[in-house]
Amino acid sequence: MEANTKFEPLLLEHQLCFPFYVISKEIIRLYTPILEPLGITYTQYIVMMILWEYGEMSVKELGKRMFLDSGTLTPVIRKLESKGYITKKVNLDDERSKLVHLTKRGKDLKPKCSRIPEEIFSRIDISPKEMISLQKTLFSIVEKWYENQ
Amino acid sequence: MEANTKFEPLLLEHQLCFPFYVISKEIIRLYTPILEPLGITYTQYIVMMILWEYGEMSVKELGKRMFLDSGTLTPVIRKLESKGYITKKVNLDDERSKLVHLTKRGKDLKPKCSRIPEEIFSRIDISPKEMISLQKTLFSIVEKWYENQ
DNA sequence: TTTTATTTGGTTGTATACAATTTAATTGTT
DNA sequence: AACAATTAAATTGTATACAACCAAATAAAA
Repeated sequence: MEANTKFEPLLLEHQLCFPFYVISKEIIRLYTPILEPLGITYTQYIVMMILWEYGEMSVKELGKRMFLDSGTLTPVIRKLESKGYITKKVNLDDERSKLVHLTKRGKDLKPKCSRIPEEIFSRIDISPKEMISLQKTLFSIVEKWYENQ
Repeated sequence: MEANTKFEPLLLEHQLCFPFYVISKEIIRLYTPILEPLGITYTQYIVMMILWEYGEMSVKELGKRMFLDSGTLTPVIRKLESKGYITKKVNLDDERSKLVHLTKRGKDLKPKCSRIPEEIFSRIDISPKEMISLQKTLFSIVEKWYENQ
């Protein structure tokens, strides 16, 4: 009765990363049609969210917050620039660094996004209790990585 | 004392998707150097894992399990084919469908991967208790989506 | 049994991700 | 000050993702 019940580590259902991968992908897919009328993608939306909070930030610092390198960020920033939401200026204190900051159009985008979080939340079908526990666990994982960066 | 404490839904720290996005990306980045000696990527590894469990599967069914469409899977399968791990044959019962199945080389890859899950687990720094609760929550989310697919 | 609708996998175009390399600016050392 | 090491962005090359579309095969309806 127990000879065949050996734990199989290579079964998909025993992976922890796989549900992260699926959930991340599928939630981003939920965002797509909601962000489409604003002309931005999920990654671009995160950049905007950080700039709404901090006003302006270097590409380096943006990369640290988003866990992305310049290879990803440079084209994302270029796109937001071409859409008129942000501009880039050289940091006069250190000319290697470039500061990304919001245009008026970029600031005006924020109120148009105010309903998005609740719309996304409403489509993830878990109990409030689980949601709070989940958020806590996820943040503690990300926090540790952020410190080690 | 409470006038400025209004909940700001557009703060990055209040997003639920963002930690999913970061954790998914960072765990996949952990896999990269571990899978590199085997010549496969994370997505290709998941395909192999499904085939180790089920032996053979149509592209359609593989897509359902991985939440991916043919636009993503076709090139991934082509790469695993070119590496000699899998082959593709037309399903004689339904010639629209194509079955992906393992070669000997593909089957032989499995034992070489046996230590990977524990290696990844060991790098995610959460308590066993949290891990179990997390896995349960994540699977219930994915399960609901899987049913609605 | 035609005709129509649906399904399956492939293709195309756009947008990330990321490793590795490059360039220019800045810091550290001597 | 002069040179080496480091750092910030950008660039290049590879690999996903995914929406939109296409062709061929199958199923459903008339």
